[in-house]
This record gives sequence, structure tokens and C-alpha cells, in this order.
Amino acid sequence: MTATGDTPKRLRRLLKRREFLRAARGSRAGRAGFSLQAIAGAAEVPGLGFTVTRKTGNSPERSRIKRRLRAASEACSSQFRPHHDYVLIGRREALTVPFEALVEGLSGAIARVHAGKAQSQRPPGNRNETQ
RNA sequence: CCAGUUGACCGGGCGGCCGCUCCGCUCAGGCGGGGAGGAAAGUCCGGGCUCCAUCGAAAUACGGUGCCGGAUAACGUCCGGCGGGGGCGACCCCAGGGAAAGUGCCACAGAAAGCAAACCGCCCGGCUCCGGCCGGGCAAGGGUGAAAGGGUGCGGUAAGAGCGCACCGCGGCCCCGGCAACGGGGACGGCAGGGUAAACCCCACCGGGAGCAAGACCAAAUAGGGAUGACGCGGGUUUAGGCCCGGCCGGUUUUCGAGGCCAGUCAUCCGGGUUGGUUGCAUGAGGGCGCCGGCAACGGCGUUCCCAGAUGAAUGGUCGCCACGUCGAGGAAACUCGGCCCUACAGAACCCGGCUUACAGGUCAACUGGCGUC
RNA sequence: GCGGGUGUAGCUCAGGGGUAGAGCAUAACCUUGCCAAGGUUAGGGUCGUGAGUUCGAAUCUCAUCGCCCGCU
Repeated sequence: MTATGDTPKRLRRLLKRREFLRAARGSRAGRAGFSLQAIAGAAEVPGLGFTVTRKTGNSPERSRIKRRLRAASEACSSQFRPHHDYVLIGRREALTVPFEALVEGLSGAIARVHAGKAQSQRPPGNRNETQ
């Protein structure tokens, strides 16, 4: 799991509850199949975490959602910026959405998240429902 | 051919490209190989394994199991029987020990719900104001109820009654078959003992507790905790415990002393938290095939195979072809074309044996009933 | 991995073998000039589901489903 020097595209995987909670305070963007959260962090290597709640489905469905999202994030791994942490929250639609649409959505969501961060910090109480 | 019963099984296949994880080899570039299930699930039982407790066991309490025999490491599982119930049948279902050890409960209805009793009644005698009343006998009939003290019939009687008899049931006894549960038969008894133990309970048998986040080890870094004991210093004496002498007295409890507490020193013992890694960890009550024993569960022997090991948790993404299913169109049909689903239930986490539950679609075998033909 | 609780009227809960109840809510009526409060009455239940024991099950037993909560 350690990122070696010759593979710089390798991402750091977020593991701890604290890291997920921190990312939840950042800006977010929703797309079909997932919701993306991003926040600036100290580490140079960008971090990425996946989470799918119990309510989404049973075990094979949750597992499959994570796999498809993981494959999609491999496809656009170069777009993740250094000094940032990302969390992908899986939704049920991730089971059925075509894979190209998933990759496209993720690419757009990353751009959207950084654009939203540039304009202002998230004001408290304002639900950021961007769809 | 139709309907059904039981058992067993499959639960997409092949191939590109890009990835993930483990193992082996490596000339360090890579190469080769393995990679979810029948339920991996629920966690309802039984074990292995590890630690804790205990001299070893037994008992109490609590919990579980409950016809008999067998299988098994063990089981609440499985197999074969027995008994009861259901089905025309193949076959299916049953927590199926004990109610003469004791206690409790049996609503409503009913006279009466557990020990015998008598509401309407029936019979005999007496009295009568002719409505009935009193005394005695009876439990067959009526009525209530889920259940009313063996059932049916005949005899018997004032009316009746196991009062007597026959058959059936019941009870213990004897004989026979069976390892046994149990079954068959015989003579006897003369009915006593309603139901409920998934009510308490009694009897027999089983169970120490916790769980791989068990447990063992390594490294780093940080903090230095708790308990107990001794202790101011020097000298003398004694084997030692101790005793004696001198000077000095950490803080606090008003002062001194004793004692206590706190702080300090030393010794012994015990221990916490954080992060990462290794191990446990995959050769096992293991799978396939064949032969033998057994009705079977299963066992024995031979041979062969190595078959997932992740730790925010791998086994994926995508494309093509084929197969299956389904829908639509064409066709007399075989079939052709196009679309859809490109699949059900569901994802290993120490391992194994079961149970239970979920499951689109499909395959095979044996058997049963019915119809048709020969 | 281990363990516990709960499911009854629209909501919150009683009932632990013998005809399913309370409060709030709903509806109608009374009261008031009107509303609220108050009063009277009514309706509303597969007792989570399926088997079993029993004469009889919301209650006892077994299986199953959903929800909630602990410990590690």
C-alpha cells in the first residue's frame, strides 16, 4: 500500500473514521451513482476513500458499487490534485449506470468541487444541492 | 401422455484488452500459477484449537435434551425400526418419558369439573285441599359442556345399575416373537385411575467459562502508573531478631512526643494507553475415483489431487462470440430476423460436522395414481 | 465475534391461557353569538408472519421477518 517513487499516480487510501469526517466538512458534488466530497489536506499525495452505507443494499451490491467506483477512479486518477482528500459516497444507481457515464461524471465532479471551493467556503446551513 | 411423490445435481460457457490480491521463480525488466458459495447467510446446536479457572471429581442452582436400536469426534444431526395421525397411493407429519410422588388450573354453561354427588326426571310406599308434599330406592333417559366416572347389545329389575353374560376397550399377570421400543396370544379382574407436564414438577442423560478482536511475539515512540515492605545518619553489641549511645530532625496535622497523611529513596510484584508488523492462517474428523463390509447412516482399504487467504477488506472494469429464456415479425413446420434479460438467492474473514432460511431457470433418476395403445 | 430488548387501534403504551383495553387523535351530538376547553356517544385491530401444544393462544413452544441497543 506504500506509494513507491516510480508510480506517482498511486493514491493514498483513506482508512480512518477521522479522515472521513474531515472530508465531510469540505465541498461536495453529486452525480448519478455517487457523491464526491473533497477538502484540502496536508499530505502531498492525494487521498481517496470509498464509503457505501448499509441502507444502500446488501453485501454483494455494496461490494459491487465500491468496485465500480474504484475502477472509475483509476480511469481519472491523474485529475486528483495533490494536497487534497476525496471521499466517494456510493449510491444505488452505481450498479446500473454505464461505466463511461460513471467516469465522465467523476471527472466533472472533480472539476465542480474545485470550482466551488474557489468561490467561497461552504456557508453553514446552506445545503449544497447541485444537480 | 397427464397429474403427483421422493432423492440427487447444475445454477451460464469460451476468448481478447486493462487492472487487484496471494504463492513460486527471477538475470530485478518481468514470467508462471491460484483466486467466493450451495447456501460463504441466519448464528440455532455440536466439536477442534487457544487462553482463564480448578488437586481431581461430585453436588446444588440454572440451562438443555427426552419412544427403541445404531452411526459419529460430538450433536438438539443422520440412518433403520416402533407407536400415533393424514393421503386412493408413491409417501408425508409428530418435543413421542412420567398424570396410582405431590401441587395448581379447567373460563362461560351446567345440579355437579374431580370426590363423588343428583337439576329435570324414573320407580315404590304414605298423605292429599288433586296443585302436589313427605320418606326411601335409582343413575338408564333429558339437558350443559371440549370433557360428566368404560362403550354396544342381551338378560335382569318396582325402576335401575358390571348386578350378570357376550364382544370391544382398560389394568396388572403368564406364555411366545424381538437386542429393544413394541407386537401377538391366553386366562383373570369387574372398571378402580377425566384432561393438562410446549403449568409447576419428578425421573434419566448432557453441560466449567470465554472466544482467533482467543492467544503468542517483535519493533518504535511516549508516559512514567498502582500495590506492598523497608528507610534520617553514625557508632557499639548480638549468629540473628533486637538493644544501647551520640548528634541531627523534609512538609502537614497550633507547638513537643507518639501516631497518621503527603513528598523522597530503595526493593519486590502488578499493570495501562497509542501506532505498525509477524504469527495463529489453511494438509484438513479434506476432496475425487475404485473395491470391500453394512438394508442404511457410515466404516475399512487402495489410489490420486493440493483446491481463496483479503484486513476499509482482493476475486474487478470493458468488449466480442456462443448457449439459455422471453417478446415481436415472417412461415404450414423445421426455422429465420430483430429487441430485451444478457440472469435467481447472494460475498469467504480461525477451521470443521449439522440444522434453518433465501433462490430466476433448468437437468437426471426411482416410484405412485389415472388415461390411451399393444 | 458475543449478547440483550421490542413488534397490540392513526400515535404512545397496558394486558403473561377464557369475549382485546387506556390515553391522545378522528367523527357525530350537547354546551357557546362563534371558537377553544368541557361533557355524552360512536367508529377504528390479520395482536409482525407461519406452524405446533391446548377444549380454547395476543399470552405457552418452535421457526422466521423487521426495528432498536450494548460489549469486544
